[in-house]
Parts: sequence; structure tokens; C-alpha cells
Amino acid sequence: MTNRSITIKDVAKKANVSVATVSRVINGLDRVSDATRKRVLKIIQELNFVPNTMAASMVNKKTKMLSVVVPEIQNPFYTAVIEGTVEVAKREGFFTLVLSTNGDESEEEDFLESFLGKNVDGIILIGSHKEAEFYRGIQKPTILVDRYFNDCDHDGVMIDNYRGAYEATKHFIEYGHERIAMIDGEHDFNDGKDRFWGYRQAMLESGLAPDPDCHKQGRWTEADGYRLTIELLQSKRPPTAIFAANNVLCKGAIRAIRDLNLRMGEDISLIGFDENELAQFVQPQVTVVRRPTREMGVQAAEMLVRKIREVPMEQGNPKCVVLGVELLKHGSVKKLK
Amino acid sequence: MTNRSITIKDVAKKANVSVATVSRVINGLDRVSDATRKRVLKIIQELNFVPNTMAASMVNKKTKMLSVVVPEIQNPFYTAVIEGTVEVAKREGFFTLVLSTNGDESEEEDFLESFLGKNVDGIILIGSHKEAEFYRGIQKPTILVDRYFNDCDHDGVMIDNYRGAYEATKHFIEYGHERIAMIDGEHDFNDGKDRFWGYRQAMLESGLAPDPDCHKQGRWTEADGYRLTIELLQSKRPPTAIFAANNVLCKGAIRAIRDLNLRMGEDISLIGFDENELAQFVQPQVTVVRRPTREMGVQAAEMLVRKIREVPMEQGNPKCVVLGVELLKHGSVKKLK
DNA sequence: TTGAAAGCGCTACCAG
DNA sequence: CTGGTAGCGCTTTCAA
Repeated sequence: MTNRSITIKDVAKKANVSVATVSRVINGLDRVSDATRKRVLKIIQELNFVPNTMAASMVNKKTKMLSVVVPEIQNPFYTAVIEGTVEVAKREGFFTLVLSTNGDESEEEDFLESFLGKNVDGIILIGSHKEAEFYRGIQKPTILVDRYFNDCDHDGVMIDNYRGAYEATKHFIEYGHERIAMIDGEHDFNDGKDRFWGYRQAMLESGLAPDPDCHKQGRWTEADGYRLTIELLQSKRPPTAIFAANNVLCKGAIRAIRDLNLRMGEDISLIGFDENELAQFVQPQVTVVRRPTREMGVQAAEMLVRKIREVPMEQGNPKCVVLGVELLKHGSVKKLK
Repeated sequence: MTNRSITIKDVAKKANVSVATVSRVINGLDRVSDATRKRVLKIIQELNFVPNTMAASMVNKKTKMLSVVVPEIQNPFYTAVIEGTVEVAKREGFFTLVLSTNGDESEEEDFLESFLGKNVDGIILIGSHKEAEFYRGIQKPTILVDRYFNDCDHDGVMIDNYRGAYEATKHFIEYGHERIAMIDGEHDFNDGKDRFWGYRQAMLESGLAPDPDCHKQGRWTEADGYRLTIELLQSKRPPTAIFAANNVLCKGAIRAIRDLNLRMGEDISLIGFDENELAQFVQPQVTVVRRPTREMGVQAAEMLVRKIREVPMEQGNPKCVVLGVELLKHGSVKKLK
């Protein structure tokens, strides 16, 4: 497309200075007289010279790029995290590079091995790998988000999944529900697992024996949210309340309830995890556990930038920040007593 | 984090060969005896050596990276395009780098000037700039998607916005509607403009004088979709049909109709542009103009890869592919006669 | 089949 | 304040 691009040498020659001087001007260092600086700047303009950042990076080993790796880019939860990190990164002078892996471990690996993965200054990772070992292999400042692994040698930003599920379940119980179901996906990561344990613990504490028929597990998809909800509601002893353990599952549940012609918050109570468009649309709105999605990205980016800048020696043990969640009460939970 | 990373030199020394040979092995070139190849490969394993792609790129000026630049990453239309391009790119051996500009021109520029922008092999751009000149300045294989500019010196992949709007409007007319409103946003780009002209043309052709009260313009946001719909429906002479010119506007319209307690496809008819979650959720479902979103990304990526590989001389005049749209008829349009 | 050496474009150190 | 120069890690002639 373009012929040979013009380099620092061309500028130097035309300005009758050394490349060293041009470099100084480019980087805004002092030790350059005002006269020469002006002259060089002018030539740069004239020649329309743009420094080759890659060459620079070769020597100083910095690219001012961050990457944020997520499993899927269609889920608003992830895009919210991305937004948060991008905002901070920009403020701090980094570009952010987004990669969606489709939850595929090998795609994640490929990326980290690639030009991009190798050359960013730091990584914010919502990983798809299930073993700490993989993460330990990442030789670069990295912050794990949402999914954490012990002994992974990296810092993390999580939310209190356990508590979110616990509070949702408790809320049902306070309102008099006893036959409370939960639908979720595979327990591949701590987030899913913790939500299940939160639910379970709340049940136990209230003396409600966890009924295996009330815990339906599928994949974390809207289709399965739909299917599992139908199964629950058409069983011989349907629950009076359902806790849908993430946003897409919740959407499926909402559809199912609608399709079965049941009245939300009347015939059946529902709580979702994470806000979602449908939950806000239906009437009454669906009560959900809200987590600070954007904030997670912000925190992660701030931690990452700090880590990139700090001298390696100063780095202590990996720390994992846990952000709180909040139950947004709407009208989808019926008061039984 | 990591100390000095090991380089091609280390491998060469340990294998008792020259760096040239190691380089050949890395790149799978022939002219290396099987014996040495094996030996080098073994050392590479042992040392856990990973070639520095950046250094390589410095000399051969290729990075095997593509970037796709979109205005917003929250809109499913854009993510669908992204998915399409990523798929093709991967198949062709390129990594895709996603950038969301928030529709901000300067952010778009910053990106193109950045390390990333400078070092990708090609760009797929849903631009936020409004003048062809800007695009002409991009000295790199680029495909414009969705928004096109004449004389921009780049190829493009568009859809037939005009026809989509035209058909939607015609559909209303066939069903007996006469007071047909349209809501849209700023006419900053061809897409929005064309939709308006398609609507207008359909009206004129059918002898329906375009009533200025029936064209409400705001921004391309859900909030404005809501607001404009309310305005229309509460005016002294409300329309019987509304064409919402994009997905978010349509969502706003759906909410508004619901909040006014009107029956979709009965009290008011609606057609949206682009599918969206709410349109599929409500009953009856909303009739929409569907465009091949994913396919746009696929086409664009294929064109881009071809362009990157072809010798500069072969490049003819910029060409713009226009993909068709389809009216997905659901129950949101009432038959008046 | 292999190696030596000249870069790619820039930075940073050391002299002057 | 300015210039010379040695790399950064790799590729690619050109010779051997």
C-alpha cells in the first residue's frame, strides 16, 4: 500500500542533526536546544514522519498496550468489565486490546502465545482454563477477574458470589418460600461453585433440606435456562421460587415463565444473578443480585497498571480483591406469609 | 516479572549452529539437514524458547494481526460483525484485535496512530468519522463496513439500507396503513440517511404525502426511541404504524408501547431495523428488517485478507459490496383492510 | 547445508 | 547541547 515509510534517519539527515537528537525531540527529552528542537519538529511535520513504535518497543520493552481476555463478547457482563478497564487504561496512557476466546482454552493459549499476547505490557484475564498451573505459566503482569485460582501467582478481582447467592436465597426464605430451586451451569469455576454453596448454605441454615430435585444443572445458556425452568415447573412438586444463577439463565427462565403463562411474582417467584435486559423489561421487574461489573474492570486495570509500574522486587504475595454484591429487590418475589 | 528472556542466540550457541540456522528451523525453511534441525528443535524445547515475533515483524513488516474498529461494543450488531471477521481471520492465520471507539472520532484516530493501529496488517473499520478525507489518510489495507464514503480509496461492505426501509414501509402500506411514522437518529452516515430515503420514497410512491410530524428524529439511543414513540403516540393525530430505524430505537419503542398499555400489532403497528432481544421476546414478536450482520464481517475479512496478500499493483478501483436485507414478518403489523 | 554480517527503526550510553 | 554507536532479536542475502 505505502512504499518505504520514512524514518528517523530521513528526518535527521534533512535537519542536519543526528538520529539521537531526533529521538530526543520525539520523546520530549530535554538537553535539546530550542532552536534545533523547533527545526526538527518542523521537518517532522514536513515529512509527515510518524515514529515506528514497534522499533522503539524493541529496545525499551514496553508497548503501552494492555489486553483484556474474555470468554464471550456477547455477554453484557463481560463488556461492562471491558468498559471499566478501557476507561482506566486510557487515562493511564495504555491502549486496550480486547480478545474473546469463546471459552475455548486453546484459543486463549494461542492468544497468549501470539504477537499480541507476547507484546502487551499486562493482561486482564477472565480465564477459561480450569487449572492454576496454566495461569502460573503466564510470565507477565496479569490480573485474574471473576474467576480465581489459588497458587496461580497473580492478583485477582472477584465478587462475592457466595454471598450473592446466599442473600438471594435468604430473601426467598424471609418471604416464606421453602421449596426453592436453583438452576445453574457446570461448576467449572469458583464463581458457579460459590453460588451453589451460597444457596445451599442459606437453605441449610434455615433448616430446609436441600432437595436434589430442586437443583437443576445444565450449561450456562439461555436455552438451558429455559429448559430447566420448564422442567422444574412441570415436575410433580414444582418449586415456588427459582434462583437463576446468571444473567442468561435468568433470561431463559423469564421466557419459560412467560410461555407457561405463569404470573411472575405471583404463581412463581424468581431471582436472577446479574442484571439483564429482560429482567428489567418484564413487569414486575425481576429481583436480581447486582454485582459491580464495570467496577471490576476499573479495579483490575488499576491494579494492573500499578503492577506494571512497580519494580519487580516490591511485589508481594498475590492478593485477591473481593467486591461486594447487592440484592436489587423488585416485584418478582411473592410474600407467602 | 521475567528476567531476560531467552533468544535465538542462546539457542544457536547451545546447539552449536549459527543464528541463521536456528532462524531457518523456526520458520520451517528447508536447506537445513535433518540432523541439525532435530538438534535445534530439541534445544528449543529444552530452553523453552519462544521467538520474539516483534523482532521478526521489524524485518518482514508483517504481524499477522488484523484489527476491527467499531463504535460500540455493547451493540449486538457490532459484535456480530466482529464474530464474523474473527472467524475468517482465524481461519486465515490472523489474530483479530477489537477496538471500541465509543463513536468518538479522536479515539478512532488515536487508535490508528497507536502501536496497534500502526502494526496490524489490515483494518476493518466501522468508522465514526464523517468525511472521506479521513479515511483516505489510512495507508493500509482497510475495509469499510456499514458506513461508506465515496472517494475514500477503500473497499467496503454495506447493506441495502434504502431497500430495507423501503420494504418495511411498503409492508405497512400493503396492510393498509397510511399514517406511518419513522423514528431515527442523526443522519451522520449513509446508513441512517438511506433508511430515511427508503421510507420516504415508499411513502411518495404510494401517494402518501410525508407528514413532517411523522418523522421524529433524536439520537440513536434506546432512551430516544422511547421518548419519540411516546411523543408520536400522544400527539393529536397519532400514527397507526411506526418504523424504528435501528435496534436500540426499536427497543425503546417496544417499551413505550408497553408502558402506554397499547397492544402491539393491534393498537399500534411496529417494524424495527435489525433483530433485537426485546423484539423477539414480546408477543406478538416484532416484525424486523434483518440484515446479515455476521456475514458482513465474514465478507469484510475475506476481502481484507485478499487485499493484504495481493501485490499492490493488482489493486483496482475500490469496490463496495452491498448485501441484501430481508423483512422478517411477525405479528406486530396489523392488517387494516 | 551452513555461517557471517548487514540491516529493520529506534533508544540510550558515552564522549565531546 | 549534540553526535557516534552499540545494541534490541530476528531475517535474509551472499559466500563458503
